Amino acid sequence: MVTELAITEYFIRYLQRRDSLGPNDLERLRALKTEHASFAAGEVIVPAGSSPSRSCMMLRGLSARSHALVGRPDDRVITALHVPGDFVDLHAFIMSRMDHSIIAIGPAEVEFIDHAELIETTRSFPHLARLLWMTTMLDAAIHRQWLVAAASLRSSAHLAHLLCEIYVRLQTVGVASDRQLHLPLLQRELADILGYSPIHVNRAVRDLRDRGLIRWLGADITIIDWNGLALLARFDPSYLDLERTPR
Amino acid sequence: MVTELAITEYFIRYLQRRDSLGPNDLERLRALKTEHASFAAGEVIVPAGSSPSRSCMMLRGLSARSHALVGRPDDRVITALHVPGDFVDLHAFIMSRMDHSIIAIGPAEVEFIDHAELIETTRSFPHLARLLWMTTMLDAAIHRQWLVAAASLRSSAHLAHLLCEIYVRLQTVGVASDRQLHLPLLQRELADILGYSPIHVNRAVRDLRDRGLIRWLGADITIIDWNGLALLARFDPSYLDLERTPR
DNA sequence: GAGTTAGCTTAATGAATGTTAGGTCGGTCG
DNA sequence: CGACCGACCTAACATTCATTAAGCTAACTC
Repeated sequence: MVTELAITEYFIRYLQRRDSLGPNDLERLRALKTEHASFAAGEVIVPAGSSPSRSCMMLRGLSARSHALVGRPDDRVITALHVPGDFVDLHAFIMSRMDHSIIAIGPAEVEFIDHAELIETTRSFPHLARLLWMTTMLDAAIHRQWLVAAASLRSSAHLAHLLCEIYVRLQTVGVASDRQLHLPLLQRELADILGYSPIHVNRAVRDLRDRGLIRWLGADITIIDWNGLALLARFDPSYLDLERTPR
Repeated sequence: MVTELAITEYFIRYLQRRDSLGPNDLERLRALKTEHASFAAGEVIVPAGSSPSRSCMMLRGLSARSHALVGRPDDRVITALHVPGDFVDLHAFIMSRMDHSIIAIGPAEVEFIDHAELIETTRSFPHLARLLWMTTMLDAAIHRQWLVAAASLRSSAHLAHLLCEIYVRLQTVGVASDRQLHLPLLQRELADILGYSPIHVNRAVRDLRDRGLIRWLGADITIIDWNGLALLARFDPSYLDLERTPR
């Protein structure tokens, strides 16, 4: 008999890297009713301005928080990236309206969970409620680190920091290992993340390549010199709170 | 008999701009046991690396989240500002350790609340638990907007955006009005917030002054042309979620 | 196989920002 | 009073980044 892989397995890995889950918690998580959905690259998963009655969790691929710029509808800024296991838009569970969109970066698969289901879970499982809260706090900690990187690092180091973070986050849920990661991010999208022009992103990529830190072929990246990359980026993963402590 | 002003009154204003509070909620908030503390400009309120057993709420003045840079201990980045009514470091309530410090900007007064008290409150008052969660979500939304501003605005517009946001936030809790605000922020601190050199911040301040948008004397700012300032900054306050809706 | 497109790459120029240096002004303290 | 100090201000020069323009390659279309 084949082991049934619960839809929430990545999310459980994400949580178990930071706390231990009791049998009741695990059972509840695995019993969550979810609705699967697939999106092509660039498609909108949750539109800005909406007030969704369900929230989504990443299953495969990447998604991003995209902010349209007022007065410049063709331009946008990407303020977050989400990897498998991330509970992406709990924002909609608490706030009155989405002030940004969730979009697919490359082909992506998500699971939607009704807010009614989440409300019932937070009422009956206070520990899970705290852990859901924690995931949004961790998102905020990552936002702050992006602010630190934007303010203190130059383009190459800034890009290096993003690569270090994404690699660690993918590794945490078992989607990357051996210094290899699959990252279907266009340079144009990197520009929207880092706040540079696409041309300048290209310079940064070339710089990391010329320094012998990474190899980058299509969407496949190999980190040749992790220590060098982390040193350049002054990367310190403590903001990702990868400690198993009771919460 | 003098009306007793509960210590949590600013926090209550903050919440009431976004939801309505029932009598039980209000009573509970006003009964919270708090411990008052005053800090001089620049003093550390909550140090990085600590795991505090209480969290603090701003009462008077300003505080900031300060990130020390690895390898450059003299440099720092400020990733958030907090005004009266803000529940500043719920981060410590959920996360294992502070990855940044809370510092006083100008003289500041805060109220500390024990985590035991908060745990009891979140258990018995689910609506208040959601509202506490909301305050941290709002912080995250502000972080994202700072990322958008950093990526899409030039120095003058970037500074203008910060001023617009701070004015609205101060106004929300009744600490600023009539286009006047008291902001004891040094240009050196503005540089740590915006990610520019102090000299460049000075250029941006001069530019806003030369355009006739603001008057800035010491720590007292007058917004002469709100519409012009908001237009330059492309300021849209919807991310502050100033809507009274049930949550 | 030629045309077309999207993404990547490079070069040249100009604008935005950092750095260094030094000046002014209003406090505080001997 | 005079020396000092911190915050603010300004100028001159260096670096980083944006913009414009254009070439390249692989994938797809006709």
